[in-house]
Amino acid sequence: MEEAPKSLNFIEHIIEEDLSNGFLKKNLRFRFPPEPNGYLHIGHASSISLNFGLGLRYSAPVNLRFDDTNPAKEETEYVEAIKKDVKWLGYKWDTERYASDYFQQLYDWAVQLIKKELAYVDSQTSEEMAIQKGTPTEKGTDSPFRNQSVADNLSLFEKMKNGDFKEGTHVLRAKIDMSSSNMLMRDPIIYRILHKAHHRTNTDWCIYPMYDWTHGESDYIEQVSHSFCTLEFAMHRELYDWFLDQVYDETKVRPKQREFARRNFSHTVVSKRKLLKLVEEGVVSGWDDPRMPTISGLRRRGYTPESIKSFAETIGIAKRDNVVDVSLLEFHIREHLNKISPRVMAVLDPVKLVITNYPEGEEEWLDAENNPEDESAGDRKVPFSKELYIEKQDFREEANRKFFRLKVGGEVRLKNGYIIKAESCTKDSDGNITEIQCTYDPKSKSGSGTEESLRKVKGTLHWVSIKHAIASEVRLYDRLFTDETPDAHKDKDYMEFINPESLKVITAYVEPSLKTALPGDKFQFQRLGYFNIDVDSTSDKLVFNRTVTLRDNWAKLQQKN
RNA sequence: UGGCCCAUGGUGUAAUUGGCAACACUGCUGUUUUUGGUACAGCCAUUCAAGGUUCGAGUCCUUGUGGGCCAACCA
Repeated sequence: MEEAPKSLNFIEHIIEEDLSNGFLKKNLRFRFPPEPNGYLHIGHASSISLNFGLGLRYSAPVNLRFDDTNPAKEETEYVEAIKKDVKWLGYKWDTERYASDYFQQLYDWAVQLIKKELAYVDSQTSEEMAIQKGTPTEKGTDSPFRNQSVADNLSLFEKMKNGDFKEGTHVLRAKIDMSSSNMLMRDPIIYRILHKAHHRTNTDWCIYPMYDWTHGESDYIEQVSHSFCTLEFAMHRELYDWFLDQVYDETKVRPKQREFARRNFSHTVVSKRKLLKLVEEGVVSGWDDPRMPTISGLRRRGYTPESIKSFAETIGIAKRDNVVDVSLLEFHIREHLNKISPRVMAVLDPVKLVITNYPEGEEEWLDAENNPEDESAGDRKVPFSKELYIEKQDFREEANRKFFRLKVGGEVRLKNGYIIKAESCTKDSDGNITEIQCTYDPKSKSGSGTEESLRKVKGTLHWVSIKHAIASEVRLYDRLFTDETPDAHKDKDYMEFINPESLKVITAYVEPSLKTALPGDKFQFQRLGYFNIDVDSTSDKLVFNRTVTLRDNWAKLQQKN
């Protein structure tokens, strides 16, 4: 067997090129740098899988670094949630770091910058500074504080640090170039005053470093070789390099920032700000609501780490704008769940079916295969009796021959059971079918090997025995937004596209083998879809989440007509 | 009106770096099937446009066109 050479994405090409230009493989180091201001979402899964995947590919360490420079938004709850999600995905970080670990070093370097006349304290209002900053097409003008003496700058910065000033009264800025075509180079702010307690450093600091000053220097401190971020940071690269130049020591690894396009997904939003709004306004029950595109939401919905990782690998990494269709994610979860989930029978929308020639009071336990895709999954027993539930949709009083299900005068096999024939049905005053009367062929029992049992009938239905079934809560989810790109409309807010039917709660009847199922357990409800037990489930009341439906050619056919 | 980035099927990515446009998803046709599932087979593009370099261009150059990003004491 020849090994097909795996194609590389542009990031991997960059690394391969660095390696062939003499960069030492042992110096490779990556990082995943979330800000703990929200939960990780499916878009982060790409970044996680990129960075940790690179670590695996090159046997290089990957740090988990929290970018915690803004105490106003960041919380320990998010740190814990992020760690849990990364672990759940199956990745191991080399060391757990925090940008806040470097506050002292960052401060010392800032003092150096002032001494080298590369930074100054600006005491104007943010409005004044905004005006001086110019616009993308007009150059900025110098701040009146730009040439303040080193001594004054030093003393003011010291006072900022000591908490002598109110928020917003002073900032430390880098002295670069107010006429640069890159707005970020127009004397960017390095430090601002914030009298807020930080989740790790508490009230030790009254000044906090800005992202640009922090990120590259943190990469440098950790000796990260390649620092990957999303495209909107491309313009920051010039500043990243400028800051690095001020502290760089030739004997060390110089981190390199490169940018890739963030992944967008159809029928949802992936912006922590927008997701937070859904949580705060109660549109969903929390960050882990199964409709949320967060890792924790997907986990609760029934997605597996394997499916998320194979999905991330399939969609890849590139630089162009994109909207990944959710059907691709759904393919990966179906693919995995098809292999691992036990099949069970459950009826979501029941109608009573009576087998008139089946002995009253009799019951038998039939053999049922747990998973046709996995022989080692074994068998189980399911109870059969005279009165059953089947899906309303599986019966029609009359239908054409395209309808492979039950109709009066027609035959169908009950999965793992007998071939039955519908004789009649009864209806209520509104014409709704309330009961179906059938006869069964006692010799047609599945697996019995009789001639009758080998007969081919076109349809096979799932069912549950009414007497044995467990009434359970089932939560049916649909996409959270009705629009393919809810946040891409200039004239409409994404909140206007919320799908009012994204959650439907019903009572369903499941086979008794499910009695002992535990939260997180995954099943295929035959002919319906994949479901998993929700954390709300108790021993008294089972609660299932529908992860995803099975592919359904019949439904497609129906839609066309 | 300045700067930076991007452009390959309906969608997302490839193309041994200049050598027959490939993979997956979706959709559509069939086959198999005690899940209208799964599995299997087949179908769906002259790579944004126009020039140029070259024996040869998705790939290099030029000019357009279209899209994204940049004026938070956010990251």
